[in-house]
Amino acid sequence: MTARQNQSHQSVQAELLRRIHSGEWTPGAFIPGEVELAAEFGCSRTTVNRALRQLADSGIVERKRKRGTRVVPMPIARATLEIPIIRKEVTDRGGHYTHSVIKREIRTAPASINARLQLPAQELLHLQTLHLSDSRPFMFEDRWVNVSAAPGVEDASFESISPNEWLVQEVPYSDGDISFSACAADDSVAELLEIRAGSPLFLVERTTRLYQTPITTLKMYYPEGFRMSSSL
Amino acid sequence: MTARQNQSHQSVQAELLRRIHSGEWTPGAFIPGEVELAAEFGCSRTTVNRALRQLADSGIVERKRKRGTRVVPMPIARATLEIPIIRKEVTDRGGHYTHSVIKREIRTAPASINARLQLPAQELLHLQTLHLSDSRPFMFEDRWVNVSAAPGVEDASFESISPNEWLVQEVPYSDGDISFSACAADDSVAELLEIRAGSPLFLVERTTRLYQTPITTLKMYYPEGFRMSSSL
DNA sequence: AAGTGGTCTAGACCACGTC
DNA sequence: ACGTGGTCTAGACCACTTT
Repeated sequence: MTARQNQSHQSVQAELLRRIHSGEWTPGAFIPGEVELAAEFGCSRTTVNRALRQLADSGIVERKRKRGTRVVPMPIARATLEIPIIRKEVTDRGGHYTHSVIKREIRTAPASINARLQLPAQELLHLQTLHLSDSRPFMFEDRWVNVSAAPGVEDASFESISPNEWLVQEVPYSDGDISFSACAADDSVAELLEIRAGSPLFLVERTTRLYQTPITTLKMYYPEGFRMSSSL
Repeated sequence: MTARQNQSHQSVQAELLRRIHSGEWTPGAFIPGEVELAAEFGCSRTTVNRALRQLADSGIVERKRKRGTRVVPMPIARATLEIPIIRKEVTDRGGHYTHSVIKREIRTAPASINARLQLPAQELLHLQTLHLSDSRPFMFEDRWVNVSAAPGVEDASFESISPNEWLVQEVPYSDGDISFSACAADDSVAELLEIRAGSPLFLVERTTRLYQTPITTLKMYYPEGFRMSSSL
């Protein structure tokens, strides 16, 4: 019994992690209950609970009532990607940010877009924007906006502020989905990004909603060389 | 004063979120202190604290002692990617998983690899593995392993179990980094993946460590069509 | 039926950062 | 100096799940 006093949840969590990484507690093994650990560490159960809850949130351990807590056998790596607004992405890399609206029209969207937004066929605002870093193409954005969910979007000029930032400021979103993939540049995108047709592109597709109401869906095309990084 | 009793931290968080999304609390605005909110919701400060702490963890609000809590003005979207082991990635998509070790050698690594691992020049285990779904190429993996940090790796056959799974089971890691980008297939990778040279590839680069000790670094090449998805 | 995690409370003290 | 968030405690009750 190594009873110390006033353990912080962080020090408890660090010790629990140490035991897992050292192999003292192997993947799949059950670890002592909260009461027992609280006694060992000389802290309250609340503190142990918080430490374990955070480990569970990180996917390190699994918890079930009555069964107890065990080290996850085959941990799934999780990476939290931070996706800032484009302007910040550019300035963080030391570039001077500008943008240019290539196309702006209201029209009935193709079926694929309505499917992505889970909307019946209707008029949507179609926006194409080229984002530049030091006057060189950085990313091309192809966006569709549900006008009825973004009041005022028809009157915005998007000259001093990009559609991206306008929406973030004016229309909050509660949830959405995002996917990452690679594709080849078609002729029109290649011309805008000043690369050869067929060049590899990093493609980010994103759809956002506010409590079931679709707001916008877009594809962002980054030329080869762009990297999205994170820690594990 | 809408004093109800026994509010759960989840219901409190939901109400806080509603006020933010409804525009009642606008981006950049400061929200009431914990004590005040606890009184309004008729719950303890601990409960309000937990709700606010989770919102802060999600990047929705910013908190600072003495200044208070405010809605983040320009929220940074965060996507948590779950990166399972390759076998699971294949079986989850309904494929039958197999793998084949293409190359296995111990040699002094090129400088770029030593830099990624932050190691002085030394002998490393170089492994190239092709992962297949229903006998068709799914992903090509090019990996370097720090032998001294992975005891037993020299004797592993990697026939029934891939290097990926062997390391996950035998060598725990505490942290690492990961990046995603797009690149063009060179001749050798194109041949292995049975695609044309120059085709776009989705590239994942990953390095893992155990408390400062580099374990392994690898590049994973996915052919066009592969998507990595997540929710916001 | 019983054991384990999940959560809430009321109170307390502390640490940071602004005033 | 003081107000705000950050955290810990001891105790309590509850909910889920297995025995």
